[in-house]
Amino acid sequence: MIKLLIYEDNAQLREGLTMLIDGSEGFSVLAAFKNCSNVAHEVKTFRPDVILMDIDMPVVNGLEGLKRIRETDDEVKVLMLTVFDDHKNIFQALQNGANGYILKKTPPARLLEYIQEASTGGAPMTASVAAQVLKMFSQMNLPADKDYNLSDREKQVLQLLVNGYSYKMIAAEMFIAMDTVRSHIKKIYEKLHVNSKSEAVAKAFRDKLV
Amino acid sequence: MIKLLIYEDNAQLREGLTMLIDGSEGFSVLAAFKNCSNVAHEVKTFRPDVILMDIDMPVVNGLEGLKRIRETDDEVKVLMLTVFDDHKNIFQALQNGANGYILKKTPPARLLEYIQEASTGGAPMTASVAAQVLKMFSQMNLPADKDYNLSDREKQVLQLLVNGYSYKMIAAEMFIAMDTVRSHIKKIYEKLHVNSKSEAVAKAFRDKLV
DNA sequence: TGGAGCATCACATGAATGTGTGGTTTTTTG
DNA sequence: CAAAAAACCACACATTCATGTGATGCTCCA
Repeated sequence: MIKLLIYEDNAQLREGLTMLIDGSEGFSVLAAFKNCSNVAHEVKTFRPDVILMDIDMPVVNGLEGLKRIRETDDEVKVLMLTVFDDHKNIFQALQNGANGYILKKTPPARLLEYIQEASTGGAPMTASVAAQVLKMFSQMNLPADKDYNLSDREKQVLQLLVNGYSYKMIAAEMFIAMDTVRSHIKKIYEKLHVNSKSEAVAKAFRDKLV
Repeated sequence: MIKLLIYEDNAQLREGLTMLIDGSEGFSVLAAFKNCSNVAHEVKTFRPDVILMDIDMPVVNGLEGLKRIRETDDEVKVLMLTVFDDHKNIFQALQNGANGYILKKTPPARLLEYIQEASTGGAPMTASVAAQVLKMFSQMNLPADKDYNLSDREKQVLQLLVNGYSYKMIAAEMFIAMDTVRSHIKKIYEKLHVNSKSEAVAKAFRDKLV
């Protein structure tokens, strides 16, 4: 028996969901609320397995509600159930530990499957949402593994530079003369097409050389 | 009619998959290969809708194959089909633009659904994989929004510093004297607990201040 | 075997940078 | 309003840094 809490501001939909789910074999809706203003306490009281969470609610919205839940509870499965499927909301929700993200247009039978899936540790997502998630992944922090042909020694020097070492400290660290450090750095500047420490450091970060 | 290519080194499984899929209504397997050594050319020749891609293959594995495909083709849907469901492989695959990631233990009927889903722009994932993806999201490298109480002006200076500007250039850019730039930078160093340009730049990147 | 690349070191110079100390004016805020 | 914070400016000094020139020894490889 999967125990649920529902957060949804629209009274009609809230009733509808409760009816549907509570009337289905193996599901039990413990309670349904119209916003998250008291979510932390409610979760603690009812100890549900899964929470259906709308995003667009007055007073305290679903994303904030999710945060409040996750402050004390990493176990309960939170399923975002919303009309929005824009980047920003999806990202925020997943970032904050949502276990799934499905759209309200989901047909009832499918919804029950999704709840089931969430309760068993899955991550149900509407296809369009899943596609966006993958897209975010492929676009995100692109390694952009550029190759500047830095020699091993040059890489070491750059690494230390990035760590805030002075030439003198680098020399000490690498057991070489400061002048040698200088010539390495000169080489590095040439290869990265920069001409100052800070530019080199910035480039190292941007191109994920470090 | 969904046209497929299959890459799978195990001959038995390759045959099995081909049989299953090609024998199903609405699916057509154009060809099946035992590694990716010629994947770019094959994709260009057969122009499939969906590619089933094993990861663990000799010579050229599936991840490398995926990369090669994506170098020239962003349209074809690539479905990773593998026994591995570890972080590293999943991450790499999604990073490189896979459209789905499903395990070989997936029952045949489900597999056909997944292929269907991929072809229509979805992102089919085995539940365990989806769960890991979400976990990566919530654990991933966040703004980590530290607050160093930088004033607006200080933030501007830091930003320009990160872009490789010299004090002189910053002064010109901000219509202030170089000495003022200096005092701002001094303040910044204090607030970030650093004492050089490169450290400040590094910290700005690390803490996502820029 | 001889050039190409890498790593090492040296000396020199001017510009950039960090640090210290002093100040005025404007904006924010209790 | 008065105090605090922010923004602004100036002068001085030592250090760091970028840049140039030149040199030695090593390894790789064609």
